[in-house]
Amino acid sequence: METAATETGKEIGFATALVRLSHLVQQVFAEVSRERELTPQQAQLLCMLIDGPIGMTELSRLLNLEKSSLTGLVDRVERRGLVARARDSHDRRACRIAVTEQGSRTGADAHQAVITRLEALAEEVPPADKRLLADVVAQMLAVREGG
Amino acid sequence: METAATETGKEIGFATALVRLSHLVQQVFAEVSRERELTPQQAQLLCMLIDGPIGMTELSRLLNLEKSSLTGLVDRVERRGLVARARDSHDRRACRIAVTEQGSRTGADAHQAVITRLEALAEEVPPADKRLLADVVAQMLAVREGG
DNA sequence: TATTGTTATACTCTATAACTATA
DNA sequence: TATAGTTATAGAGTATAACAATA
Repeated sequence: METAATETGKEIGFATALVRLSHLVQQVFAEVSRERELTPQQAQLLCMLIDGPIGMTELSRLLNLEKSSLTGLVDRVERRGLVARARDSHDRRACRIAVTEQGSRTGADAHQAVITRLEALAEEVPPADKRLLADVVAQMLAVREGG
Repeated sequence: METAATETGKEIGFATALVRLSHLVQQVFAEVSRERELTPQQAQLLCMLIDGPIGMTELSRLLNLEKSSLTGLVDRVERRGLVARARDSHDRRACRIAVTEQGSRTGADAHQAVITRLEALAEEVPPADKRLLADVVAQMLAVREGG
């Protein structure tokens, strides 16, 4: 079995490490969201829209959510003035969700805070190890998408 | 900036890799839970109890949940016969949540399925890299707990 | 007084099924 | 017919505040 020993004597397997890491990231994300009076789902939505507007169907795929669930989520974030539905110029059934100016600020700010805190937790990790880890992640994501 | 290049030309930073990895783990966990007709939260609760009974206060700390939220979660899982509240022999205010036999089977099964699928996604990753990643995670968790 | 856990309340999140409008 | 998105409904998850029982 693959294990990792720490100075505290704990040993954890590879998959267990991934699960723990996931919890850690979720906690950081929850903290950052809460400080901005957002739910984690709302913050995730904003972060997802930073690079440009996205339609509901594509968003539901990216967030792994049913479209009907997304409707409500977008409703609540729209009600707070952080995103807006815009008509799609080529398909009158469709709409594109875009961040407002305030939503853009909040989303970028939250995104940066998450990055900063995660980097802080890895302050002592050598850059080469970080690069390797990012490579491993990219590889796993490729497997998921390809397979 | 720390970046990682994949064969598809995508480059992602270290912190971004952690966030993506977290999503991946969450998706795997959601799939495994759903196949067992559990919510991710319910499955997580079961997994948490595999190694023995835990009290509500400690559980709420481990799950990062308010105690009042945990009450409902435990209620629903108890109603399905997967866990049971037992009196604490030394403190009559407290109770300890324990898995039932069925809950134990379901929890262990779900846990194993998550491990198996994550390992499958990392099939091509060299063992040495996996160990390194587990070490890095252990180190980050230590920072979080220590700081 | 402090701690353990629950209740009451109000939202948010989520899925399923049925629907409208457009392609 | 198929697709984009919404509505209706029901249940699950969550936090805050107030509470009961015990330490």
